[in-house]
Amino acid sequence: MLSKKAQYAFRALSTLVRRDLARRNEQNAPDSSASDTPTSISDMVQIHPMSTKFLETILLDLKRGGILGSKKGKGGGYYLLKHPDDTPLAQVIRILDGPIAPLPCVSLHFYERCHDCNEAVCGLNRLMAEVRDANLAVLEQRTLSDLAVHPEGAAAST
Amino acid sequence: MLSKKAQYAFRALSTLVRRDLARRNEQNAPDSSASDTPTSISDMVQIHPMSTKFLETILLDLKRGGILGSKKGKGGGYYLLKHPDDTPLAQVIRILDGPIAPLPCVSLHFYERCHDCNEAVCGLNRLMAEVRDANLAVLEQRTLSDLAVHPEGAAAST
DNA sequence: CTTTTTCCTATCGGATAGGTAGGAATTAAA
DNA sequence: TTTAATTCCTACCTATCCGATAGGAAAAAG
Repeated sequence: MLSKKAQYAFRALSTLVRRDLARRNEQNAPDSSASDTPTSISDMVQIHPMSTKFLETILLDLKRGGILGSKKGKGGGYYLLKHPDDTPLAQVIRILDGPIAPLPCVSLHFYERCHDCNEAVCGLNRLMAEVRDANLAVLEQRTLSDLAVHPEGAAAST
Repeated sequence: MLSKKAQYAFRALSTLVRRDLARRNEQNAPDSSASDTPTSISDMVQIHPMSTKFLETILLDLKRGGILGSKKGKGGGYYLLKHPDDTPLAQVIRILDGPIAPLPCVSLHFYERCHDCNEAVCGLNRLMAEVRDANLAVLEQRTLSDLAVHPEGAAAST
């Protein structure tokens, strides 16, 4: 299960993505890099109500993780460093929740040898690697852009 | 990530499965129902070293969950209630770890409405349902029998 | 030089994970 | 009929983590 941190992260990111895509559209600059118009925490909290202080730590994590940039002081805030198409959901989850794999011994980014188990002949190992791959097939393919897509032209939420 | 409980459960189950399949083979009764030769906790712990008391609670859970039967007293122990082919891994995980879905609001067996989110238009919802389906494609398809399959005829472990 | 923001460190309460203790109930066999 | 082996039950314990909060330092704009 995703932690609250990851859930809140996705909510805040969806705001940034919508603004980012709208800006690219207005400026007729679909391929431009980072936005110069940061969004403040208080703005984000107004759109998706949550604890301001808690979101603060989450955005810091996303910044350290290389997804967001920031600008301090009046008029400051956070912005996406890359085009929303270029950040897979897996990256967000790894930053906030750690491994995606169901066992440390099949994790690509957080591998740890498993105790009391010969990986070469371990049945569970092989099965959980299948689960990991099934997850990654979605989470590496889907990106932040998909967060902002709403089916059948419905009104935006979350 | 799987809890220790689920990991230990799979180790213990792999012992039961191997014995069950061997028995069916010897008795030439591939389709017979539950085994009449239970395996004790102490036997299981000897094969896969772990805390006896902890395994006890795990096996109780698996029994209450409808996967194992038990026989008390001398010569007692636990046995599979069904053919190993007929218990998907998903069932084991749900008993010990709860939901497989990454969000309560996309869980099939542990659904909970999500707070502050209109599910009909929530982008995250839809994406996490995809992740859930990818997981279930493996975990409902693969069964306890797969735990006992070792690649390329290698010696058994875990 | 005041206001608005990000940034940093530290803390906190409650829940959960992982594991232990002690004994009651049941059964088989000596 | 006693003894040994087993499951079953309830309660407890401890450390870690989750979710959240507190209080300010640093930076930038006007």
